[in-house]
Formats: sequence, structure tokens, C-alpha cells
Amino acid sequence: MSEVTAIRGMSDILPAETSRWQFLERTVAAVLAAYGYGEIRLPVVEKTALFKRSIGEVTDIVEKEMYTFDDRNGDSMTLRPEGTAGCVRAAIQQGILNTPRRLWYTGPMFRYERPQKGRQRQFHQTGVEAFGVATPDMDAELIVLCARLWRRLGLTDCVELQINSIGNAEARKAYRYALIDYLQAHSKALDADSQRRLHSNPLRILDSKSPETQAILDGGPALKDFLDEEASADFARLCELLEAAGVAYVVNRRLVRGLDYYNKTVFEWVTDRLGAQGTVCAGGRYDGLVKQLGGKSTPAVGFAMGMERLVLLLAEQAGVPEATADADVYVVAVGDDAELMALVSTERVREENPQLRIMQHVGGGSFKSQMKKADRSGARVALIWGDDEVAAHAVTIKSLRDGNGERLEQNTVPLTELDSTLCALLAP
RNA sequence: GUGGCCGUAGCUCACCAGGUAGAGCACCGGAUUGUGACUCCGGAGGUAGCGGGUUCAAGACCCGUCGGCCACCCCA
Repeated sequence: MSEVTAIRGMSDILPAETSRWQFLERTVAAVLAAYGYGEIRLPVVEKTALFKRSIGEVTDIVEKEMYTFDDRNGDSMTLRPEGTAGCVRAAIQQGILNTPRRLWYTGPMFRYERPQKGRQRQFHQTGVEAFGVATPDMDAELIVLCARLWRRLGLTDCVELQINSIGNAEARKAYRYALIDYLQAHSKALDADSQRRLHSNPLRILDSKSPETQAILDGGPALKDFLDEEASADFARLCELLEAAGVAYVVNRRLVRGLDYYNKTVFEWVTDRLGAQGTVCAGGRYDGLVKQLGGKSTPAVGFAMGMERLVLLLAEQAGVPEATADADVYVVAVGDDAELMALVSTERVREENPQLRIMQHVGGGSFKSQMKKADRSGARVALIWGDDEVAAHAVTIKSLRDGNGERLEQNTVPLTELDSTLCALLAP
């Protein structure tokens, strides 16, 4: 087969699935609006330097997962692997950080990874960022907002909130040394990946899946003992606020982030129903990033959710979805004159009843075959046009459903009564 | 980047000691001339992901490659 196929890890989303996506997107937008967040729309491509400077040069994302290329001018461009960097860049460039600012965005992100369940090369994230507030009540707002969203989506029972504080840069630096010191003494017992990370990104060893490695960590230094007073106090306050708001959480002292810009609060909503890719939503504070990208020092917190993963969860929750009707009304027309009259009249009906989904059979065919399509469409009513109707200036209206089993009648009514008859039939 | 499983009609899958493919669903047509759902009858649709090798003969065996799924890794 020499047919052209989609790029690996970049999938098509068909109409059968898009209704679920639309439900998710609508709900997300409604909840965010309820908290006063404004939508920002951002480019999919940014200068490569933006991601290197924000995410971190030695992270896996930057080292081996970015779609990077030179444009025709020879400048290095990158398909965004995440949204925060671009959002911060835009906020600085557009000068909108003079006051606390709540923003959200949604769209495709790109990471060159091996595809698996819940992980694709082009995937979709919705991100939420709050700028200009340094206190943990803002962290709490974001988490409470998430909790509301899960309720609205019916996902509360499938997700668990994990939180942690990773402190400021100095604390992490001190801890990193202590951790390396400790782990080097046990390096032979560590799994291969952790040995590698010992030198590249030692904090990532904390969330290693290897039980042996986790056992070794039990005897080592704890990040929480390195936090300064402010970070500890903020974390305690966050816990207090979450409890007051009735949001259940688990403190996971080994929760860390893969991107370098995070500090203090980090959190993750995880599920056990999606296999290995269980993180459905994650984020944290990044107080240093705005300044690092050239703006005025501005505290910030944010998170992003993986839309594919949420759609998968929704699909699990709903089970097998009932086939929904494609249309409310199906228009059958046989013969050139009938086709013409049907087209014109149907347009008029659409004009009067914009909420109705009206599908017109296109492409000819016998009454029988058109009626078959009308049935398959799930429409409740068929409008039928043929030579007889054209001659009589009338239309036949037939009920296809709602009959409690008994055979439903059909009526031929004058064109002038089309609307009223239709409305009566479709009234709830 | 590593590993395991897999790749046959639109979809879900089957068959055969290796001898040039079947089912269900879907699709199209018919069962009295303008009418669907159930039923019956008929039809169309596949050079078995692609390339190479072994063989008289391969979709079936071997190698490579591409793709899918899952896991490692990574992360939303």
C-alpha cells in the first residue's frame, strides 16, 4: 500500500469522538469563566530559545523530544511542547502583567515520544496560569477550580490529588547535593535509569518506579527538611485552605516536576484507570520564570491538563455511548422538481427553526433507499417529496419514531402548513 | 531510544501439515408499480502493511522495514 497515512503519534479524531471532546471543552471553558480566567490564543510555533530557557536545557523534553527545525531564514523554530512558556512570553511581550492576571489557553502540543495509551506526539492540553499573586491562596484557587471541573465532568471518583512543595532554588540545590551524596554510596543498588539520572537530573530519581530505588530513598535525606520557612509555611497554609474547602489530597513528598521552572507548590491529579500514563492534570508554582524570560519579577502558578487522557476517562465513565441521532428531520426527495422544491422549502424551514438538525438526502435514489437512510439517521420525522407533492404544492410528513411500537401515520399537508405541522410533531 | 504482542474485506475476526482466502456487522440491489425498522434472497468489496529470502508452491516459515497496541522511559 502506498497510500499516504498520518504521521505516527498524530491521530484523527472522528465525529463519533468529537462530541465527547466538545463536552469536555465546553465544561472547561464554563468553569474557567466562572473563576474569571480569560482565554489567550497563542502560536503553535515559537523560537527554540524560548523553550530551552524556560523548560531547561538538560530536561528530556528539550534534549530529545522537541520538533525543532530551521525556517527559511535559518532561525531555529520549535513546535511547542507545552504551553506555559509561550503564555509567559506573550504576557510579557504584550505588557499585561502590570496587574494580577488570570489566563487560560488550549490547543495542540508536540513531543517526539513513543506513542502509547494516553500519550501521542501531537496531543492537546488546556493550561491555566495565574500571574501576580505570590500567596498560597492562589494555589488553592487553582486546585479548587480543578476539583469543581472534575465534579462537572463526573470524574471526581477517578482522580486523586497529590501535592508537595519543592521549595526555592537554593533549597533544591542544597538537597540535590545531599541526595547525590547519599545515593552515590548506594549507586550500585540503583536501577540503571536512576544511575544515569544521578548526574543529569537527580531529583527525578524521587519518582522512580523501581521498588528497590524507592527503598533506598527511604533511608536518605528528605526534601521537606531542606525547605526554608516561607515554603514550609506556604505549604501548610495550602493544606489548611484545601481542608477548609473540602478538597481531599495526599501529600506525596516525592512528587517532583520534569520542567525546571517550578518551585514551591507542585501538584498532580492522577488516576489509576489509564495504565502507565496516569497523570491527568499537573502544575505548580513558577515564581522565577517571568523574570527569567525577560519580564519584571512576577510570581505565578499554573497547571495543564491532558485532554486526550480526560477524554479517555470520560469514555470509561460513560461506558459504551448510545448511538445518537445525526438529525431531527430527514428530507426525502425523488425527481428533479421534487429535489428543487425540497431544497428551497428545507432552507426556509431552517430559517424558521435554526435549532433543528435537518439532513437532506443528496444523491438521488428510490423512495425505498432514501427512507432507509432516513431511518438510519435517527431522525424523528421524514419530509417526503415526489411528483404528487410537487403537483399538489404539498409535502408528506411522516413520523419515524415515538410511536410506542404502533405504526405511525403520515400526512400530506399544504406547503403553508409545513412549519406548524412539523413543530407540533416535534414538540416534546 | 529499549522490550513484548500484533498487522487478512470499511469494521471485528476466522481458516489452512505452506498449495494462490471466509464469516458476522456495515454497504448496494430485490421480495408488485412512491416509503424505513424484523425477515428472506442476491450483489459488490481483499495482488493478506510493504520489501526481500527459503520453497515446485507463502498471507501462512525467515529477515528487514513501516505501522498499531502495551510497557520501560517521559509526562499532560
